[in-house]
Amino acid sequence: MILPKPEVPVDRELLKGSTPLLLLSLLCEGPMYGYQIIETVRQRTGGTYTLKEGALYPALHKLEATEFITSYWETQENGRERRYYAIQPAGQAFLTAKKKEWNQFVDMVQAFVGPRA
Amino acid sequence: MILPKPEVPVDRELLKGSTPLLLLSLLCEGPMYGYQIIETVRQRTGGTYTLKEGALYPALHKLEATEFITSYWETQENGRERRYYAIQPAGQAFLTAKKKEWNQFVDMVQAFVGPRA
DNA sequence: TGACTGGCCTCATTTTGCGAGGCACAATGA
DNA sequence: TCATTGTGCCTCGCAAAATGAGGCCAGTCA
Repeated sequence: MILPKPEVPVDRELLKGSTPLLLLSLLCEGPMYGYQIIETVRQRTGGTYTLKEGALYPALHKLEATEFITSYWETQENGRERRYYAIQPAGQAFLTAKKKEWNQFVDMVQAFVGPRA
Repeated sequence: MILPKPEVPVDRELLKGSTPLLLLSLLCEGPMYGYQIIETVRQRTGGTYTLKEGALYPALHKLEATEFITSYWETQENGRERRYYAIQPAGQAFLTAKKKEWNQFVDMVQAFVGPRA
């Protein structure tokens, strides 16, 4: 599902904290490498959200440090290497909790902002 | 509308950026003073979200500096003073934009996380 | 040769919330 | 009387996260 490009750019401050949720959700669909993640996010959001490398890699490494994901290098046919990240069982569980949290967060804000137009 | 207390506490990082949206939405219902805002949020979220003073007052002052809200002191019957904050026309406009942004943000995350259970 | 894309990463800065604290006064109650 | 609690304003140092900029290297294509 590809979103249309929104008229208003999304405030970066809103994005905070949603990155692990995004990453784990994505990796749920299968292992991916960094560059691929960025491209996927960019395309699916209609170009709105360009996940920055400076946000992505630290987030991935942190998820790996907590063993929610693992990584492995894979050599392509042309000899170049890519580092793939794959979700782990612990990551699955964490994702479930995060999703719940996300829904609660949305409910909360909605309670003040009012339901969507 | 009062929300039930969620099992999972909401990650503070998620809250980032949503504060101005919350404040402007609240002030849309009428002028309020700081302490009152905190109490209102606490009650309406079923006690989950206790807006901290260290987040509230700086946020209010910033909104005032940008003239999205104004403030005025009002003396109570017992002689004590309260500082009320009221939304301004510019704040109304900003709120409208923020709401749109919020919806887009939710759509975006939902596009990865999937629709709510 | 040089430019562009793919691909990994780090680092300083900025923004924001949090926790803790300070200050002041009223009402309550032992 | 005095201590506690509640009301009500605020600031400050810290921590977490995203950004923008940059570095590094290897293919590809003109």
